[in-house]
Amino acid sequence: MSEPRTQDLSEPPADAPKPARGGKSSPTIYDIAKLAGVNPSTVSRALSKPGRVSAKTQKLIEDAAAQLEYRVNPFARALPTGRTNTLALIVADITNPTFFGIIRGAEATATARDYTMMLAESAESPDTELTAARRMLATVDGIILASPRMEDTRILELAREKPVVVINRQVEGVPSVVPDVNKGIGEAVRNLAANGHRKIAYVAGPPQSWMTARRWEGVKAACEWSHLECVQLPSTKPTVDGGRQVARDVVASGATAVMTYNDLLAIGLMQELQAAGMQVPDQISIVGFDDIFGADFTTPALTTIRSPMTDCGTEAATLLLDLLHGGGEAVPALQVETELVLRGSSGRLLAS
Amino acid sequence: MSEPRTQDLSEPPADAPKPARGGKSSPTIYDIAKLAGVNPSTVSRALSKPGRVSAKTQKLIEDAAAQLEYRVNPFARALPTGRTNTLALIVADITNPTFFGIIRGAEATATARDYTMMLAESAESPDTELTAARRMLATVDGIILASPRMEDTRILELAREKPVVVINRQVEGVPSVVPDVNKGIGEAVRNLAANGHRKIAYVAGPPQSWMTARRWEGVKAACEWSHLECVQLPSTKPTVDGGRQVARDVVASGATAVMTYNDLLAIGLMQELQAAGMQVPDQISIVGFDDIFGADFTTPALTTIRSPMTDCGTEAATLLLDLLHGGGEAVPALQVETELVLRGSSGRLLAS
DNA sequence: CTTCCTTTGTCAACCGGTTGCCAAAAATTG
DNA sequence: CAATTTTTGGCAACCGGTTGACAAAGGAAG
Repeated sequence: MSEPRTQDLSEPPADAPKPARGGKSSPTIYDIAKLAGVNPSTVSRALSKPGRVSAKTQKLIEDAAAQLEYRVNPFARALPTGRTNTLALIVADITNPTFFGIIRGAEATATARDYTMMLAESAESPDTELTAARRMLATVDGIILASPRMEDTRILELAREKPVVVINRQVEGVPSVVPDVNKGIGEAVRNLAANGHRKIAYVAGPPQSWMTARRWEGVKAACEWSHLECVQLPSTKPTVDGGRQVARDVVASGATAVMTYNDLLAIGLMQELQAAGMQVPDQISIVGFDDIFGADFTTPALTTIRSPMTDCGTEAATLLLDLLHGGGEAVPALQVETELVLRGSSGRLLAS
Repeated sequence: MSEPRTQDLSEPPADAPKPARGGKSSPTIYDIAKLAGVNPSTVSRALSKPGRVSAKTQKLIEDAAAQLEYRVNPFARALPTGRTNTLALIVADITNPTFFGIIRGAEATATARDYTMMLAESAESPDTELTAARRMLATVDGIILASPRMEDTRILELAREKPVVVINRQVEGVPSVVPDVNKGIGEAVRNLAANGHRKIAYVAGPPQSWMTARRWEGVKAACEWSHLECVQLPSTKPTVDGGRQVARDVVASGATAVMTYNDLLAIGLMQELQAAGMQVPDQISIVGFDDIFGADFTTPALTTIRSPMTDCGTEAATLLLDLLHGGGEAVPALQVETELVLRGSSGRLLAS
């Protein structure tokens, strides 16, 4: 009785006729109660409601729990309470480096506060996204949507069932974390103006991306302020390949500097322009967006406007967790700062 | 009674005094049973045990379920059965592109077979890894460990509780999926030999990585076969930065071609060598490993040995799901093929 | 030493499915 | 048409926690 440890390792297969579970079935609060000589409900309180039981009983129960290597059964807990200590994060594209920081930031925050994070991706499809969200809805306490592609209405539907925080988008009535693009864009445009550029092209992202509109607005405003001409060019898709395809339009536009919706577009664009014999940045300057992993692999390394994605992930998770614990009620819209990361792909325009 | 739909939408908030749940509480099998005029257990059978109830009753129940927009409560199901329809994937580093393919492949497979995937990362720490694994153990049906850093013993402990599949490593008695490096390495070494190289350096990865040893063995064997000299160089860490740091040793080694444990090392190495004024590939050829995202961003683009990581993820998930459904018992060790991806960073050695 | 107020532990119901056992109903067979 | 086998549906116990209501025990105040 006092030393059941080594025996336990061999007994269960013998005395439990149908273990059913993968291995040996784990101890329950009933086992602890028996060992500590108290009622199961007291055990439950000792382990989840701090201060509800006397210090003496508390210790008794904790020791028993430790001895049995007890771990709560999350399902048994979730069933009556609905609490799962799990968060869902849905990103538009797992392979898009933009999201790495978000994933990491959110994961770290969740783990630090004793939550587990479930990750799903929508592969850029609004339908897949909604399906994934619906599927996870039942098993998590809250959801973070990073750059969601679904309609506002759908997001609001989800938000009615469980707390939702969106990143890179703003939806009326839903808490959000969004990079404030203006600072970074302002720095970039001023820099380009100072380097002699007079016309800037902005290569847009997918129309359903909320962020591409914000960035274009930012570019337009900054250009007006600096008395620069600017023009928006559509892209087929926000990838390296999409960047290659838009190169022809960029040249045709007559702009000497390009800002793109994201770094992937910028990298593809640069590859294509260089392949066509153009010098970057001597003939054309390129500025990307996001400062993704790999942005400095290129030659020249990519100048880009960094959005602190890790912070976005951290902030979003914090926001969500605070909401779950009855914190801030005010449907906040957090902003994080962007900044220009000056590398080799932008610079002084040389007369050609 | 026959048209409770529109009423139901407004009633619950009214007649349920304590919704407790985030929104309105969802319908249960009891609601379905009432609506269909059968016993709850019959509903349960109709929805999970195909063929156990008559076609007529089945339809009755399915219609009622559809009408109520019923969705099973995963916790209620998991509690008695232990089944969760959830898989855990633990990777060493979320930001390391090597794992993107694994994540995506595993996620897609899981989703296709109606499982949800939970993702965790260990940040390269054996302890964090074990903690994460233990935490998820209770809530998932099985675990995929991608490039695990923990000891064999620990992996075996986990495997005793729930089915485990490892990627990029082999552990006695645990099913695994591992790229067969020899084909790709053979192609690479033959190509280097044909281009006039006589001495090859291999930049190793972290000592606790099972894979770095396999790759070195492969390089050594292929070099012997092609009568090339080869030497192994340690690195501080398997990142771009680690690659930069090892550049000096590479030059000192006198090798004219370098193969690295992974692409990140190769990219860092190339950056540093180019910064020091060396021509790639004219003076030194560089071959990476994995063909990660961004491997073609560099100038010249990186020659590398591609491991089909997406396949690894797919295979691992398939293996695990088959195990869970009582499939293959034989503790398989799957191999996936590697291949040389010839780009610009390797080529003919020019006399200097 | 009462009386009253806290603190602490127990009882029992409940969360929402699953499943073994049994009996009623239906189908098959003689 | 009765006897037997197979289907099919119902009953009730159970999974492992949580929690409201309540009573016993302990402490403070008078």
